[in-house]
Amino acid sequence: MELSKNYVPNETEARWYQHWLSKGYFKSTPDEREAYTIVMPPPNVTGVLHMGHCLNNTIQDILIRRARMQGKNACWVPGTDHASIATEAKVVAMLRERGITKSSLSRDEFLEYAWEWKEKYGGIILQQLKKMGCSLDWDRTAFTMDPDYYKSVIEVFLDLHKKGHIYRGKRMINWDVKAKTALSDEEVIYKEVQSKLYHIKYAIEGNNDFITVATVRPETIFGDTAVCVNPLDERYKHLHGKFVFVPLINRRVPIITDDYVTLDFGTGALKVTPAHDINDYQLGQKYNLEVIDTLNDDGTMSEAAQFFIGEDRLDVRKKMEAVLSEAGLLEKVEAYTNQVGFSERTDAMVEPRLSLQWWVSMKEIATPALQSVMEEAIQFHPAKFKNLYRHWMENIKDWCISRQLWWGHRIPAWYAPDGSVAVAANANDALVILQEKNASLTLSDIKQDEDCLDTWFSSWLWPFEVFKGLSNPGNDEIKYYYPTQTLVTAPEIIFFWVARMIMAGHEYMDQKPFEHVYFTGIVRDKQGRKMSKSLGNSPDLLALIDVYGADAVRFGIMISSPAGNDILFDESALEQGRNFNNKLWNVLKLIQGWEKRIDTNLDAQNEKFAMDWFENRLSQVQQEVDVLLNGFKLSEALKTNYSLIWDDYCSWYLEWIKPGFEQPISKEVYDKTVHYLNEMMHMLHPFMPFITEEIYHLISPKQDDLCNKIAAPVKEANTDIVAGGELLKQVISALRDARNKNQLKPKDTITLYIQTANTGTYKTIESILCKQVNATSIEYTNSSIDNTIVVAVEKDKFFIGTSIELDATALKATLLADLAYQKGFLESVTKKLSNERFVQNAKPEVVALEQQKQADAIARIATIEESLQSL
RNA sequence: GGGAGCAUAGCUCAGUUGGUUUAGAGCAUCUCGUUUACACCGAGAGGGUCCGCGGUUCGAACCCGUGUGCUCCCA
Repeated sequence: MELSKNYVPNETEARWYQHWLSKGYFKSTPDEREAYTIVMPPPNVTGVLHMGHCLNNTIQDILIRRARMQGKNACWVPGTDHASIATEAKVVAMLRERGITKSSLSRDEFLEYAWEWKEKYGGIILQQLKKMGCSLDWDRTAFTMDPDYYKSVIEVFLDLHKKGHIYRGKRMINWDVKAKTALSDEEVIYKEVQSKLYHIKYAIEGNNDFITVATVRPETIFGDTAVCVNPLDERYKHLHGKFVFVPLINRRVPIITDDYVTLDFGTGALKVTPAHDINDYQLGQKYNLEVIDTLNDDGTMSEAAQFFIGEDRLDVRKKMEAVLSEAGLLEKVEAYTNQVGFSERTDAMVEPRLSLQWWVSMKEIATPALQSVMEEAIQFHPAKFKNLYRHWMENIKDWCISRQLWWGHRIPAWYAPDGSVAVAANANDALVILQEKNASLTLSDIKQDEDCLDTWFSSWLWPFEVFKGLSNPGNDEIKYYYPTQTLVTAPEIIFFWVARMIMAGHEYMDQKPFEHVYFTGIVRDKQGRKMSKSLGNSPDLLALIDVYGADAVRFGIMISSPAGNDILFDESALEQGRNFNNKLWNVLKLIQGWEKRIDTNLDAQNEKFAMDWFENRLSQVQQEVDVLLNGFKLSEALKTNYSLIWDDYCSWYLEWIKPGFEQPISKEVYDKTVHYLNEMMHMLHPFMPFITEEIYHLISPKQDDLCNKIAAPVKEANTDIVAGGELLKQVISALRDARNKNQLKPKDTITLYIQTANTGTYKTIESILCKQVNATSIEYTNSSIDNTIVVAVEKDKFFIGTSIELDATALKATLLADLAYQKGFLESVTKKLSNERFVQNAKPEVVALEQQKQADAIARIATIEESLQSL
């Protein structure tokens, strides 16, 4: 078959993925083999594949494919997260386009639209993963709102409530005025903002004086219920115990003292608005101040504000400047830079707000989760994230789990008209509880909580509930697959998700959820900016796959992404991947071209050295790669593979065994060469599954597939043989360099004379050496040869005889530079060795090594000097 | 303000318990080359005060202290 000039990935990739699927290679059922399980971090149903997913899933696929090739029962579970806030926002937007407002719909009507949306768009991202070659067990595709999963989430709520870990409390929360929901602290992003600091005068009761208060949020003064100063502040001592009037509304409020107030910020006097600031709220609690909520849930001013009712608080902020100024109550306005919270989802400026929310108290359930990581029952890669984890877990705060949304798991709590609440699995059970207090209640009297649970309150069950570990306790699958082996995720969700999964695992399975956590970096653009839709710096992944092929994209993203380090995405890495594909393709073409020239009678004497060397080098690299992969050093393992194939195999081995133009090749050499290629495709397969499978099949007829082929045990490498090959490389490079420097053209032939104590070594590699440095003959000599180019490698000397006229200056310069280096080196070694304390204190083998270095350097210097003289 | 981390070649990073040459790789750069697998290529080369300053040690890129700069997380 005639192969195309360059590798064309698209058709090949689609074909192989279908083939693997049809063979059922990705399916897993419990059996007697060791399980290797990964649960995919479920992407949002709203998601489309981006670089972060690409990195994350490539890593998982590498791990799972490797496990499969090690003969383990590999199970990689796909799925999606209902992502309550993000999805609800999308559905609301979709409805708006159709001219429907959410408020015009009933809860059930809205959810119907939401499910419709989910069915239509929810699976897109999973389809895209197929393009990347991800070997997921598609039959297991899970969703955080599947019926059983839903049930389990509710059950966990009931259970935690029963154990006293869930409570309902009025707390200051972050309020998203656009989404009209509470946000957890983690969903708030603090940004530096240019604000104004308004100095506002409050009239003091009983005289005509004022006290000036500084604030960046003048619209909140309608909620003021005190002014606070530091008790030590001399400026205000005369005002202790007095009252002031809040501007415009003239509410009479006390001046209180607390050392929370800093003396040197603003005017030293703080307006206290318990309803709209977390610190003020705490002051309010301490001094029993009235709480006046002046905001509606959409961020407009409420009736309690008395002024500007129904207007947005940010518009009011602007208007306040004029109104206060007109009233003569604005002393001055300063420019001021401060940190302000914004909603991660809607980018709305977050308002601190008092609200009744459901909470999980974390201290108790966090304890075993902290322990399992600290004692390395769960290993973090890289381990540096342990510290971060510990710090967070030791200072853990309660978790606000209610969200004012409809799309999600509805909170299983029912309220009686008098406000009393019952937590129960359903309305009937709730009624029974509520009737204890009021026997006359009926089902129509009680109402279920309108709110949903935080998305993470369902995804923390993911590692076991995808196997129905909670909805069907003790089933065969959960026993077989749990705990899972490796979780691959981004460090930014270590608290949102990783920590909570560990807690849930211990709480409900009595076991850690996974053994290893591999933290990927964040994918950034070339300038180091995080990829985001608003910056428009996130490339279209599917387009990249179209251009470069999935293998090249996988290569590109993996080659420079050590665990836990951010990766700066640069398309040139994909080019490197594509070039690598093409290199592999051309190896195939080269070897295939030899097939019809196989000669079964030809011996392999000249190629024996090359074959021995490569065989051992291959074993050595196989071992190295194993070690690297076991340590989760995926990027380095890929580099090692790359260099084995490109440098050792292509640049050296193939050149050494390559038959001359239209010359035959011995069967033994051909077979070995094919065998090595098969082995290397096997090793590379987890990283670049498509092209390796393709080449594996094209290089020789096969019954099996690489995808589920179990790797043979790695042989021990003979390091002496490997070192022999390295010496040969070194000699060839040195001779080529000398040729280059003396302007010998590649076509110019040379005669080579070797002065060495080990003639035997060189005899075995004569034919390779001739081929590689274009020498017509090799002779051995005991002394220098005149009119030649002299090259020294280790203790051996090489003389290049040529008919071309030589210019010795370049060569001389090289030798002099080498001489200077060696002399400097010798000096440093000698200095070390002449230090008595070194000889006394250092380990004997270290001293011996230094002595060896010294001897080598002296010998080498002698060789160079001799060479210089003969010039 | 509290915490975690990072700083090594132009760029991205390796560098294991301190001693395998006076620090390595890939990409980029430069020189030479179109020899029948591959120019998406080959052969070769140059390039570093291991952030600064102290200390420990016979010996420090590595350990300790300190300064500077950057990143992330939390308030």
